[in-house]
Amino acid sequence: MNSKLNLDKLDLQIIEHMMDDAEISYADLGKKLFVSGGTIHVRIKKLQKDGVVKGTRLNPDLKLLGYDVIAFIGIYLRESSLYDSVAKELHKIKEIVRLNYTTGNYSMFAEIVCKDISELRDVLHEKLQKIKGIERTETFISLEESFREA
Amino acid sequence: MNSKLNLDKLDLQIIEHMMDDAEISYADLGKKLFVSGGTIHVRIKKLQKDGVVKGTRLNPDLKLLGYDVIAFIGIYLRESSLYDSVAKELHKIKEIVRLNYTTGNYSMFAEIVCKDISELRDVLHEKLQKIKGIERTETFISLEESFREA
DNA sequence: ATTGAAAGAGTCTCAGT
DNA sequence: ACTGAGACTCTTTCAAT
Repeated sequence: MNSKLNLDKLDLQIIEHMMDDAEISYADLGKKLFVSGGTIHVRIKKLQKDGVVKGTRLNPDLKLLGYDVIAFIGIYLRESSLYDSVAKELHKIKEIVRLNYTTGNYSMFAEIVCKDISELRDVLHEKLQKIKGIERTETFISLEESFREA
Repeated sequence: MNSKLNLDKLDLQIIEHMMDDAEISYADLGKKLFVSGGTIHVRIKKLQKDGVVKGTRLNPDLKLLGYDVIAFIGIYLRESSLYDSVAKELHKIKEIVRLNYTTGNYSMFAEIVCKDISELRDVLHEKLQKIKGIERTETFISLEESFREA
């Protein structure tokens, strides 16, 4: 079941391959999948038009860039109705790269990327704790990223 | 401080831009940044050689693909020395797309992407709970992804 | 280091199947 | 729908600065 989209095996193979490496040429990808480069091209155009493919992104090594600290933050809200306004405030903090509204202990779940621990502490103290509606946070600092595929 | 790398403003501008959109041509990116396409090319080659740029990835709309369920899993280990062997087992589960070794409550922190809730439950029950060394898990299902930049 | 131009490679279009 | 080939655009190299 692919929602309302009719994606066949070839579409999915193209997506799967290019999720890892979007630099491969259509001709080469065609060879791997036993179709012509032209067909790959047509399929990718269709996937873009349908919105399944939203573009390609550079995959940088954040550690080498000096962004050593990844942390996850579980956030407790005073009331869950505050979600939208808090989300808006969190979006303004550039170190926060991701935010999900979740079931379970926490009301929301954020990911933050900082240059170092002192910057992390600054963001938590100076910016995050001052947002109205946030009751409490729990921080999980990543000591090592074992793997990442998405 | 950019580790041992000497990245100047232009390098960082290129990375910043291409993190959002890796499809732009060198000529066009050069125009935006007021240098020639050739210079963009040279810089990107250097960034690749240095390992700062690890390639490009397709950015698919997982929801449209029928992968509606994102969840985060906090994992308690029986002993933290089991990290490596458990990480290896978790890597074999294709639904688990990310794994971090963290400070705080949990020993490790995983992200999982599934087609639906029943698949999520299957993975948790049939695969995850059977891994030796995992004592307990806590799951946070994402009801909404507010934003994502990394 | 950056530029601009030429050579090489890839994308895109389309007529034919 | 898929193919293959031609037109077009982009990447890559390089001599000059």
